[in-house]
Amino acid sequence: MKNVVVGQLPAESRAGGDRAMPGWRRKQDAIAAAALLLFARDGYERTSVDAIAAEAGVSKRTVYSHYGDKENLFLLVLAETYGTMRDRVSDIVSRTLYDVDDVEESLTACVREIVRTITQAPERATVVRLAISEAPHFPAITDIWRNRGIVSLFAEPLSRLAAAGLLDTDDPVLAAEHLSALTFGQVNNKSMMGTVHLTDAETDRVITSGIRVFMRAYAPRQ
Amino acid sequence: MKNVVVGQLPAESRAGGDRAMPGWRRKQDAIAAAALLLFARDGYERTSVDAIAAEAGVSKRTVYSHYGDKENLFLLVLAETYGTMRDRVSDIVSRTLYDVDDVEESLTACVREIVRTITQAPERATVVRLAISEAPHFPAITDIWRNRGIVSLFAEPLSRLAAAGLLDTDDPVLAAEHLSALTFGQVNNKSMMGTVHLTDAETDRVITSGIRVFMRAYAPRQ
DNA sequence: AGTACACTACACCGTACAGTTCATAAAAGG
DNA sequence: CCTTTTATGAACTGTACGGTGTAGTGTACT
Repeated sequence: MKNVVVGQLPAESRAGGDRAMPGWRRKQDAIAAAALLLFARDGYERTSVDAIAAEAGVSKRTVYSHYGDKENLFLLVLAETYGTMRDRVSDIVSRTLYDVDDVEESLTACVREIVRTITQAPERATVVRLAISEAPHFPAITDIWRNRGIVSLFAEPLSRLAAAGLLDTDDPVLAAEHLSALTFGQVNNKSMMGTVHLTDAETDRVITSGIRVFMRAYAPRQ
Repeated sequence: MKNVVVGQLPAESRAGGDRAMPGWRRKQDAIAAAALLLFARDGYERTSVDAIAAEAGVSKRTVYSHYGDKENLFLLVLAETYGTMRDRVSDIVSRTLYDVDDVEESLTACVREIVRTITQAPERATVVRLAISEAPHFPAITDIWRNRGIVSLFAEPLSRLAAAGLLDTDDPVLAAEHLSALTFGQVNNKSMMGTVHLTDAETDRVITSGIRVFMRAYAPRQ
């Protein structure tokens, strides 16, 4: 057990021929995609490197020369996927909460879009479950989680709303946690982290009721 | 993969000599305890039956003659542990929310005691994470979860509080979910399902702030 | 004493899997 | 066109594990 994530692929090993989309890069991506798919579906232990290689249409040796070993591949894929998820959420948040008229409406739209985006990429969604499952065995996962939490993305917009007098809070981080608990937390809880399917109606009901509670607690008292 | 949980141990196979604590029962319990410990610590795949047998001070053959196979043992241990957790929570809820004077105070005490009880038995706590991790591979887990959810234990007391005019809700189940999300959900989220340790102070802060939000949303409007 | 039964110790089977070896194909560079 | 470097695939190695079979031991009941 090393828990060291290699910076990138094995140095600048390609000799030449990288125009548009170099071959080695395509293979690398195929391996990462296959790994994500299988890890998300079967978990770490149940996924064999042979299976990943087969799914990627690549020989096992290629997997090893690109990623070193299974653990490293796993951590890289996890970090990469988590990063893109976080980026997407960040986009949505800054887009839907940039200038706000009706707070409740905007928050609902924001959360809805995030949930929709995540559930539309099932492998991505299950990465969260995967991270939780394997965190005790890969301390590196805990670090990713703690330093780059998704919840914190809400703190800044909420703080702006509070400054504008549209919300009543002096602790935007805490408010962000509560908002998240009442929406994403509920969705995750009901779906067992994406294990059981939720209908759109159920999801909507959870979100709207959660935000209603949030607003009742955080709307400015007049 | 069978996903069939055998009712109990292999029939009434003991011939006699069961006063106080029959020998076969002790072994059975020792195996279950060892299995709980190791499954909780290492997960399903990483735990070998040999290791369980060694930890229980029992031969591997005994494990198999008592529990059939690894999967069955796992599901039995999981169900049993979840059941006792649920029972304890049920006790606490009915004790602390039986006759209530100050709602916020009583809820805080209730949630605090539940969290303390759970975190004091670490193997028990991690069973929740374990269940989530393995649910996709063992559909039986999902059934346990859905039919005997812990959150629902709060619905009845909250409904009584509403009837007494101490809470403002016409959907006690939903209120229970929100209460749970704002307290247990937050604790689980912050601790990554028990992976990282939370200090008592942090836990208390999460609980009290969560309940404050709950009360702001559900206190009767005067 | 004899019977019944749970338990142990241990060898065994088949399989699965992480990681490596080695020979080959492809390409870079001259 | 030939050399050198690098990527690739098939076959291999060592090991770990789930599960079974068996022969024998301890113990309690009859």
